Amino acid sequence: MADSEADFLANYDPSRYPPVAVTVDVVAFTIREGRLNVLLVRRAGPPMRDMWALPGGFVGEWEDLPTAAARELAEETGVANAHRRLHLEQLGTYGAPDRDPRMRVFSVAYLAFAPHLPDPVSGTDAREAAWVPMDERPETLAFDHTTILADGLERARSKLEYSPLATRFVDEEFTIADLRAVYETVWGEPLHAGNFHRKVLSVPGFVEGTGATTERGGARGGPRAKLYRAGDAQLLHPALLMPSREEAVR
Amino acid sequence: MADSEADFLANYDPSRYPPVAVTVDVVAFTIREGRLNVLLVRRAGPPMRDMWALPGGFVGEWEDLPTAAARELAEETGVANAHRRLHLEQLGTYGAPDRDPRMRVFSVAYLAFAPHLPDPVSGTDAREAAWVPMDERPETLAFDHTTILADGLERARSKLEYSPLATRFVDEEFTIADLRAVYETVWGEPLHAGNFHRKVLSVPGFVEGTGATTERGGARGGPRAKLYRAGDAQLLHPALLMPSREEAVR
DNA sequence: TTAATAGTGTCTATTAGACAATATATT
DNA sequence: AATATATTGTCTAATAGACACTATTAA
Repeated sequence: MADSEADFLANYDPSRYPPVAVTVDVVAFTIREGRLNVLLVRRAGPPMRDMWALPGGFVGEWEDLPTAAARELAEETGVANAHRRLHLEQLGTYGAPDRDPRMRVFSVAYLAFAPHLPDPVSGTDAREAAWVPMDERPETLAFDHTTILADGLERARSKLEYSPLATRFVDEEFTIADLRAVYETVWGEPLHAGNFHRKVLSVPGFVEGTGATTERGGARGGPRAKLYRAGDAQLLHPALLMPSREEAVR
Repeated sequence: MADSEADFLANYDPSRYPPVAVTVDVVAFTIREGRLNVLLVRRAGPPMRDMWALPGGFVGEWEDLPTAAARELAEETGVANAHRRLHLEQLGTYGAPDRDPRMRVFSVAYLAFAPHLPDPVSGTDAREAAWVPMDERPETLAFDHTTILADGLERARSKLEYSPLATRFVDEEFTIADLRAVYETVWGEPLHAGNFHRKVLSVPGFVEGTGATTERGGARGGPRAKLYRAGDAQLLHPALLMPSREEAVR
């Protein structure tokens, strides 16, 4: 039994299968100056040279998928793999037979969030990379990256509802107003400050107070705000629902 | 420009990349005799001969991912690709470097639901296939399928909360009690009949009445029940939350 | 006749959201 | 002094969930 399995593996010839490749592509969001930004790269070589695309590349031979995604992100932004506050989750896999003209390529897309990600550095392949505000992004990206980005945005928007993800977009210590700015930026609509405040504090484990306050009040007046850090909740219950969800139900 | 892109493609040699393969594996759930069942196959050949596994296989050269998943399911169950009430969604991709001893294999897992799926037929490769009640499933499956199945179950459980997925587990016309049985089966806990009834009817677009009733009352008494069919909602709002969610938040 | 079930009524606690009020900062 | 902001208070409508009740049907 064990022998036959060993024999099988010794005689196994992978090359008789049609060649396919697997890449990871990363939808990386950060917030800069009150706007949601996505990391894009301009392709340096064919195919689709000079088009904007999501950062990504082939998965290394001995590399795990999340490791590959973190590496691709690090190559563009210099963010260390182990960046403490980086959130990385799998978004989905895109494998339409004609999505890449070179060969059959399956792309495993990842979604990344972090506060204050640094300005992009030139990648190893010297391609241009930039943080692009979502409302100024090119209408179409290379390959099917337009779809992937749209899916990533939708995932981010709904993840804010039931997960404490928003705390990944702010500093380690933050005010309720900081957190509200994240929701308003990603959801694209204003929230009622008072109700939001009370709601956040009412969700168990979402945030915990530090006892400290900001050094100064708001830029244009107002008292100092209490500082909080992320709590231990993995799921927000009850959830913070998008105001526009109601109509988007069908 | 166009020329250089054409040149590039003509000279592109896929074989210089290390060989990888992409498979689809399907977590197919159905409800039989009040129990949640999953479709498993017993592996006919190496590696891991005779172990139970999720149905799946290599993605065809010109095949889309959802098409491949539907085909794999059809090969085991005879369910036509276009089965009207089959729900199929991508669950995630599993690509740990050592998950398959033969070579680097990435598996794109799909989640499938349908009512009354037929008894498995022998697949083309003559392997044994069976519907297995979830509480009698083998402790470990081949490869990383134990993990994939666990992820699929978790996805199914939470999808019932905010999507009208439960209507895919019942006949086209169903009673509120039929629907409640789905929730109780997948969530594994009893629900209050009266409150569930009112709740379902209060969610816009979840179900719509047909005007008809069942021919007979319940097996052990009770009035005839009104019949409903699935409504047009894509999202349940407000959601039906699992009773045990509250504690599972951290 | 007994028991099970469908469907509805009622009550309470919780929550969402509109709106207001107060105190504390900034310019 | 004028204005912006953080935080808390109040009120109303909607909702979840516990419990009870009625009508209908099978055995």
